[in-house]
Amino acid sequence: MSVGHTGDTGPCAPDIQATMSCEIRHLLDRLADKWSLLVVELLGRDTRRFSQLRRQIDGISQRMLTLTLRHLERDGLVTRTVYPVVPPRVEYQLTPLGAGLLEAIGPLVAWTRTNRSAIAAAQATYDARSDRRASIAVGR
Amino acid sequence: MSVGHTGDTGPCAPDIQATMSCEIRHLLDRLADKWSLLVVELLGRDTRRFSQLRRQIDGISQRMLTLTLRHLERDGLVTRTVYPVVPPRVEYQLTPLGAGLLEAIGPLVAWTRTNRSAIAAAQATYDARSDRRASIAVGR
DNA sequence: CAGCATCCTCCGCGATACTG
DNA sequence: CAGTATCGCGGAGGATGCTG
Repeated sequence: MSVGHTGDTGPCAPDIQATMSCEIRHLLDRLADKWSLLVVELLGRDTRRFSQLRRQIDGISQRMLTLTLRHLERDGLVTRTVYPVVPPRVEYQLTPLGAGLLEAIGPLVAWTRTNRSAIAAAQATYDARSDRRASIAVGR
Repeated sequence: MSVGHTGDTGPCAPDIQATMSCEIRHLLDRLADKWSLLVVELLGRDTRRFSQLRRQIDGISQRMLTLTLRHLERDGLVTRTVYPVVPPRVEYQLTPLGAGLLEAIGPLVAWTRTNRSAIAAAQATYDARSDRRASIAVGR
């Protein structure tokens, strides 16, 4: 019955201090799952069929692809078009709303790209320190 | 021992088609959890102590705040400064890297803000359709 | 082909108790 | 104050099997 998706943070309080946190919560409700962004990005290139998406998103199960698409459709980010042919053909495409989201993500992806090595370096440093402390803790 | 965090997607394949997906995976590794963004946003305003963060982030447990901060520290987004006083005083602050991330998130937050009503409307429409179909399925 | 239903597993995370 | 250690549950999500 329905998809059973209740994960909707309520409306944001008018409290100015809390507003930003609330926006972020809404944001996360939408795209903090494993697959939504991947789907949006692929559909941003062009319209795709169910099985195309399934093949192009490495590791996604059929179940999760369905759920993700339903979620995106419900949020108005994606449209689902069923062609009454046999075998069935269903195409998904980004709405203008979805396209806007994709644009808004651009800077974030760019940031990730340009800073990945810096992050990796930071991790290496941190882990080296941890290992050292662990070794000491063990008495060596 | 250590934090035990293994969730690091490996380096991205040089395959041009797969690159974008890979970037997104890295992105999600970093901030697709419940709390990281909230912490980053608060630290973006200014330096804060552990218990300040705990109080200002509604619903976070002590354990999760610790884990989140360790994660952010490891990624080089946050610095942790311990003042050798009693009672202990530990301050967290955003690094330039973290500040860059916060900036990159700006457009996304803006998008959420301006489109929340559109999304809510889409959800209402979708749910209305679903309910109707559910009613029919029950035979009414 | 494009799903929905069911079962089952794993682990994220909250609750609680203890420490420097 | 700012943590660490341990236990336990709930739900996200993978595997599998059936349908129009």
